[in-house]
Amino acid sequence: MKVAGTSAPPETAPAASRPGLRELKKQRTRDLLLRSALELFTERGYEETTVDDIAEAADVSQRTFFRYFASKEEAAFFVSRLAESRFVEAVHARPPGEAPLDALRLALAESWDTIGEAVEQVVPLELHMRFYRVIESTPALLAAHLRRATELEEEIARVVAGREGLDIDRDPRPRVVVAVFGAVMRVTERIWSARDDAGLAALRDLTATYLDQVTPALTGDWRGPET
Amino acid sequence: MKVAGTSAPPETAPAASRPGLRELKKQRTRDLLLRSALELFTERGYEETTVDDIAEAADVSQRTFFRYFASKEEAAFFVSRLAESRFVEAVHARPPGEAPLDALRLALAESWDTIGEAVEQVVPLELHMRFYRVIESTPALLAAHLRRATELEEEIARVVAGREGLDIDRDPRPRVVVAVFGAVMRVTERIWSARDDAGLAALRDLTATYLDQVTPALTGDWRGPET
DNA sequence: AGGCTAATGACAGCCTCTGACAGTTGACAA
DNA sequence: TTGTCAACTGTCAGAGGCTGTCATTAGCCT
Repeated sequence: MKVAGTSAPPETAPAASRPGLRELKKQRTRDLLLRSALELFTERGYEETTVDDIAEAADVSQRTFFRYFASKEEAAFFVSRLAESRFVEAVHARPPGEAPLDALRLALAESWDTIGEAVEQVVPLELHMRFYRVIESTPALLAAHLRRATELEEEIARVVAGREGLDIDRDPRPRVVVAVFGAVMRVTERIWSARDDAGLAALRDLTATYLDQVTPALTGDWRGPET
Repeated sequence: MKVAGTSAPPETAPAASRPGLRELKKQRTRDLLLRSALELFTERGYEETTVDDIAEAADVSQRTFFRYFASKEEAAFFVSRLAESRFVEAVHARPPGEAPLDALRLALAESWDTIGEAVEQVVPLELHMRFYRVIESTPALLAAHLRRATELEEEIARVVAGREGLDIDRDPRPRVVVAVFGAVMRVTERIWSARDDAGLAALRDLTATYLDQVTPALTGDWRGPET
C-alpha cells in the first residue's frame, strides 16, 4: 500500500506540497468514499442509498463520511466541481478580443479533454458520466445541480464583465449572456441524458450543435425544420 | 370560530361545487398553515423554522402538516405554484401569429394583475413578495426554486412547440427560447431581490426592461454602457 | 339518532446531519 | 528510540424532516 520512498525523506519531494503518509491516507479514503458513493448511486439510486451504506462500503464510520463531506449531496457533486473549475480556467484563458458568447463556446470546446483528465484522477470517467444521468432523473440532485450551476454562472459572469470592462452591478448584459449560455447547456444535458448514447463525445457534439443555434432561434424566422 | 350560517342549509350554495363544512375547514386549515409558514419563514428564516413550529402556530399536529403538504418545501412554494399557473394560462391565450419570445414577454406583461389576485386569495401579497427574497437567500429554497422553474419551462416549451407546429423532440428551438426566457427571468429575480425596493411593481418593470435587452445583448455590439 | 368515512392526533421509527468525548495513529523533536 | 502533540477516527446521543400505523374525533348521509 505504501507509495512514497523507503524510509522517510520528506525533503526529496518538490517544494510544492509534499504528500506525507497521513495526507495520502486521507486522499485514499476520500477517493474510496467518492467511488463507493457514485457506484451505489448509479446502481441503486441516490435516495435509496444511505450514508451508512456508503460508509460501510468504504470501511469507515458514518461520522467519518461527514468529516470528508459536509453532506451526501456534496459527495455527489465533488467530481463535477473538478470539471467545472477546468472550464472556468479555460474561459479565463480566452483572448480578450472575442465576443462573449464566442469566448464561452470556444472555452467549452477546448476544455473537454482537460475535464476528462481531471475526472479520471478521482473516479473512472465512465462512472461519472453514468452518474450524470442519475442527476437528471433525481429531483433532489437536479435541484442541487441547478443551484450549483447558478453559482457557477455568477462566477463566469464576473469574468465576462471583466473582459469587457463592464461593472457587473450596473450593466446586466454579462449576466444575461452567461445565463443564456447556461440555459442552453442545461437543455443540452437534459436531452443528452435522455438518449441511449450518453457518452462524453455525444454530449460534446450536442453542446456544439445547440450553441450554434442560439442566435437563429431567438432572432431568425422559424420556418422550416432543422433537427 | 363558527363562520357559516345559523343551522345548516347546504342547498343555498351555488351549483358549482358546494363547499360543505368539512371542505371549508380543510381549506381554512391549509391557508392557516400556509400563512403561519410564510410568516415564520420571513421572520426567522426557513432553516430556522421547524415543521413543529408551523404546526404549533396553526394549532395542528406535525403529522397533519404533512398530510396537507408532502414536505416543508412544498408548503413554501404552494403560492408560487398558483402564480405560475396563471402565467401558463396567459401563454396559452396568446394569438398564434406572434414570435415565441414576444408571446412569452406579452403573456407575462398581462398576467401580473391576475397573479396578484390569485395570491391574495390565499395569503397577503406583500407577505408573498417578502418571502420571495427569502428564497433567493436560502440555498435549499433557491435549489428547489430552480428545479421547479425547469419543470415549468418544460411545460411552456410544449406550448410554444404547439403554437409553431413543431415536434419538441425533434426540434430543440422551443426549449432553447423558453430556456433563454427563463434565464432572463431568474437573473431579474436575483437582481430584484437584492434591491431595497422589492415591490411587485419594481419586479414588473425590471422584467420588462431586461427582456427587451435579450436580443441586443446576444447579437449587438457591446460598445457603450446602458444601465 | 346512528352508521360510515374522512380528518386528526399520538406514537414509533428511519434517515440526514451535528456536537461531544475518548481512543488511535501519524508527525516531529529530544 | 521514545515521548509528546496534533490530527484522524469511532461511538454515542440528539435534533429535525418525513412516513406508517392505529385509535379517536367529527362531518356527512340516511
